[in-house]
Amino acid sequence: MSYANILSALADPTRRAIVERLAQAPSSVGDLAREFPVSRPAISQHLKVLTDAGVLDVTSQGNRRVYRLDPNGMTDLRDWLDGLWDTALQAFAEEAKTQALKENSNER
Amino acid sequence: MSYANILSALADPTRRAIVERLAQAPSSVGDLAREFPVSRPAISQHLKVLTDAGVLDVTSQGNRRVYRLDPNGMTDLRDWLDGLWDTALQAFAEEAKTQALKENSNER
DNA sequence: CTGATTGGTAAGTAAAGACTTACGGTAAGC
DNA sequence: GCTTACCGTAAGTCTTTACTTACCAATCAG
Repeated sequence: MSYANILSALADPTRRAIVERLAQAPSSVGDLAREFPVSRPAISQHLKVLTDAGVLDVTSQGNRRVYRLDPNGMTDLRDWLDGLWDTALQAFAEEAKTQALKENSNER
Repeated sequence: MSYANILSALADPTRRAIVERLAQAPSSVGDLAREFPVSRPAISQHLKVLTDAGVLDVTSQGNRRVYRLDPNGMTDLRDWLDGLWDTALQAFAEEAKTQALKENSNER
């Protein structure tokens, strides 16, 4: 369920840049906004999307809100990718098996 | 570079459903269109996006075009995720080290 | 207490994108 | 050949969304 939100969150280039930036070090909203060519409210909205998706988390430090990468944030996405991979492999093996059976019955 | 296209391709629910469907078995365009509540051209457009992103590949079988999951299609995305993870871990370790140094200098 | 940072939210706008119908082009079946 | 099935693309519509400015609440500094 959650991998969908993660994917749509990471689909936006600005949000990806924010994530890559926060992977290097946590940062406050204003500091982020100064590093990007968009306004601070835009950054705020992006941070909300990313936080709702579970990619980031926040801690309030007095006046400032420090955003950082959530270590477990991407696991749902990774699991989904692994699942896709598994079913594809399984389907391929199944296909190969039935194919082999057909070949066998066609024996001359 | 390519992980961006993969992410924006996988951001759409219909395209995700197509990918999940094709993970189970390859399929032609018409067969896919009959399984989904959107028109065949819509499916065609989605397939183009997914193919351009490298997630799918096509083989022409006579009249029909059979789409299937590209086994290497997701590796770029996976690599990007791993890279994010690595830099986050590295940054965290760096942070912990400088933090430890500071603690040390504050010794009473 | 007063003024200045910090940042979240509301409202409006403009661009992106997910759909539709209509059309054209190629391979299959008779 | 002529018709039918299959599918990609063009053009247009409608929704989504990424951005802006304006506003407000909360914390910090003097």
